[in-house]
Amino acid sequence: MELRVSNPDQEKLVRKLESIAVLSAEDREALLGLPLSVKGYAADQTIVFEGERPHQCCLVLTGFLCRFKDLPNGGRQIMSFHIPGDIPDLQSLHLKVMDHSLGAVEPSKVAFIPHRALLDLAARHPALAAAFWRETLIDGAIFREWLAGVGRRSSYARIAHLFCELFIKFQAVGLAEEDGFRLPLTQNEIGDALGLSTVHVNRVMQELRKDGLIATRGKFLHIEDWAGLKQAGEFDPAYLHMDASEVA
Amino acid sequence: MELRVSNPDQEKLVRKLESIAVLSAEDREALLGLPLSVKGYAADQTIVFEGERPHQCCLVLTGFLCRFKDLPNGGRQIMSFHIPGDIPDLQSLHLKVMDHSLGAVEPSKVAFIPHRALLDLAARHPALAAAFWRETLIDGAIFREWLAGVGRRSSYARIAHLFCELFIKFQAVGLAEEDGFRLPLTQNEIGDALGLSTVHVNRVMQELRKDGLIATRGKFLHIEDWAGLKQAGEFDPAYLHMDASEVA
DNA sequence: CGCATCATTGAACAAAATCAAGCGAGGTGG
DNA sequence: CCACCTCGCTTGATTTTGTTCAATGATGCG
Repeated sequence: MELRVSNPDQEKLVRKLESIAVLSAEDREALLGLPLSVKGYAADQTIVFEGERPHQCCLVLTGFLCRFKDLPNGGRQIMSFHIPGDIPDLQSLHLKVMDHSLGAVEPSKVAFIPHRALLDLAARHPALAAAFWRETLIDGAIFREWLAGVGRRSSYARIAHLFCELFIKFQAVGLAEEDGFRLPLTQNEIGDALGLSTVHVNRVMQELRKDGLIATRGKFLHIEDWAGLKQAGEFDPAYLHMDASEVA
Repeated sequence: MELRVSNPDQEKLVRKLESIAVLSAEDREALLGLPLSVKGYAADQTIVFEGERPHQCCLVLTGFLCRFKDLPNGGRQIMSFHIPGDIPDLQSLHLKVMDHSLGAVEPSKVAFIPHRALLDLAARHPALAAAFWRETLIDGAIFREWLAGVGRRSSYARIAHLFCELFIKFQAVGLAEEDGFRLPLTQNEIGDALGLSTVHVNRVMQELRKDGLIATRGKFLHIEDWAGLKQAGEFDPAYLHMDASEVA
């Protein structure tokens, strides 16, 4: 949490919010004026702990984060994944105590923005306030979709669905190839996100490969049959609310 | 959707928001000026359908609502329950297309508030804007908790947890007795909320009874051992963020 | 090279779904 | 008032899905 960064990092935030809402030139300007302090994290390092009362929000610059809860019975539930441009703990602006933790899945760079600065900004720029709110609402929409998946979808559909979602999200920020993307997750982490055991994730992924829907080369996930994968995952991207103009 | 109601209904909203945030006299005044149009619904009737683009929000006056998704495979996932004072579709203010449906679990009375009126109010009263935002964030926190439950808790713990949550929420609006509350859910609906089959819900509830944690008399759920039930459900109410002063 | 992490495999086990009937209380119409 | 019907609860038997345990490969990295 040291140096004061400027251009390329803030722009990530601008691009993200523009993918979600319509911003004016002044809005953009104001965003670029936000004070960021950058910090790096190693894989598996926890950034914000459940129970804490943060005074700042995290903007993901590079890497891959997740939100999770550790449960009394020893299990762990991953509730969301976050890619560059996301602000995973925006909710801490109005929910003072963290009800979950935030951690790095792979080595990541994160920029911290003081709550004060964000609240100021929101007060001065209603469009940005709305965009932030909307961001947290989309968050909620994704939780709902995950809940439906974990509650009512087969493990096969669940895993297919997750791959569809990640593909779309990586595409949106230009981090996907034409035919796939780098999947920075272990099978164990996939299980923790979908409520499955590692062993079962392994077996279902083998099925997905056998069925010609995906292929893996190291950490790279090839989508071999996009239509088939979407169908297998019952995937309809509506819940991502990615159309910024939808707001109108 | 006819008559223009005044006092007792608006006050429900005031009370709810005050349980979540600190309001000034002007804020309260403004809330009481909101235009409401009231409508009744029968049990199992859907109020807002997935895919719709509502221009109003629902304020629950009496009864019990739930949000749910019907899945392609025939299943259904209930994502949340809502009691008098709640605004279950507040997210529609900024997410124009419903990604789920809203329905009445039992006969219910609902007041509709035009989006325009709410957005106006929020623009004029920053504290109310914050309170609304916070309301949707708590919503999200509950989704996360449910996700953890469905993903990683035993069916026994899940059911116990749900009963704990409902007890607390009913208590908060004065709809609970000292030793329990009227549970307006069928075992089938409990299953749809927790990702379990009706049969299994039935068997686990028998266990909860056998273990002396609960008892049922008709629709009334007696809490026989509150400490035990909380422990069985791994229930920690922190995720409900019910302390309005927490915001400070 | 050697260790650590992750992927994979097989076998045994457990949890929960499914299928298929009964049962019982509350409400309705004759 | 009572037969009847419906909806929700309960039960038992069976099957499916997924977990757990315990190794064994594979891969990458210092």
